Amino acid sequence: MPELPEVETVRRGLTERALNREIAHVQVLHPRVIRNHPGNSKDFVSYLIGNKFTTVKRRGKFLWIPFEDKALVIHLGMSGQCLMVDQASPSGKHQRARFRFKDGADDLIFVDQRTFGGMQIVDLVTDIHGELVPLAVTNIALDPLDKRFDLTVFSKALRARDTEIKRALLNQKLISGIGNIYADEALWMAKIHPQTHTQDITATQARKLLLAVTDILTQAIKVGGTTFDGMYLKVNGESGKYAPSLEVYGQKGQKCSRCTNLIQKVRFMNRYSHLCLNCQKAPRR
DNA sequence: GGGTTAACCTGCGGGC
DNA sequence: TGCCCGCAGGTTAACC
Repeated sequence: MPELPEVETVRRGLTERALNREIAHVQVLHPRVIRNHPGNSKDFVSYLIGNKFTTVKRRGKFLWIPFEDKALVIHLGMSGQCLMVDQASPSGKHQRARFRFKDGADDLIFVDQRTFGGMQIVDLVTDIHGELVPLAVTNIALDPLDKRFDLTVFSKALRARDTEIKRALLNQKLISGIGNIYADEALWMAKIHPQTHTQDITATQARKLLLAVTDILTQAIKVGGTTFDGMYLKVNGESGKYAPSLEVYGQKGQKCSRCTNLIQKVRFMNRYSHLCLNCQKAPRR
């Protein structure tokens, strides 16, 4: 599923393949893809035509392409893909939008099987960090790979919460970019049980956890992210190669590489957590 | 205001 | 064979 490393890989792919190309034509092939766009389909298309992608930015799992006063915001949801394809390629079943460029080279398509992803054109505003960002991005926290991310601030905010650590890690208003896969991996690496109360997390543990998060996200970006069930592909259609490095996610019944205990899969927040109950001791309360 | 839950959505696999 | 159900999970509205 697209989390920070996958979105960053897409950002790099778009930067490589779609920059400085004038948009000639846009097709919205499914209304849900622009459900968060403040206007209608006609308005969405007409704003884009004639514009160019001059840069592609990212915060957490959000991508955006800034124009003069507004930005095209892209969120991949659970199964969204941005792919560069030949102009002659047919419109597949899950294709939701298609961008054609004036240079007549390849098209950019947005494919999304589960339709949780989407695009919108929104105003650019100055956020609390003094950066010009789309309105849709102002309510999420900095991601851990952002140079401005502050461990002390994060640690304090974490301990001020009254919740469990995995819930906090998945809360994009506290730290952005982390989803179920990398939350499980980071908690395993830091030897923290996902249900540990945030107020019981020591400053040392918070530091260890953030180091784990940063390390895992960085390693995953190096190999193009995680393709787990075909729901995510790079812009050129290739798979990400981080899946063989996963220690707990999707490893139920396998031996923990640290202690050889069997990896468990337990119900958590209407989804599942993957962990080693020997390395990650259950909290007392 | 903060925390939690359910709904949105589609394809696939398993059980009957 | 065909139907039904559970599962995957990011975001957000609704609820407590």
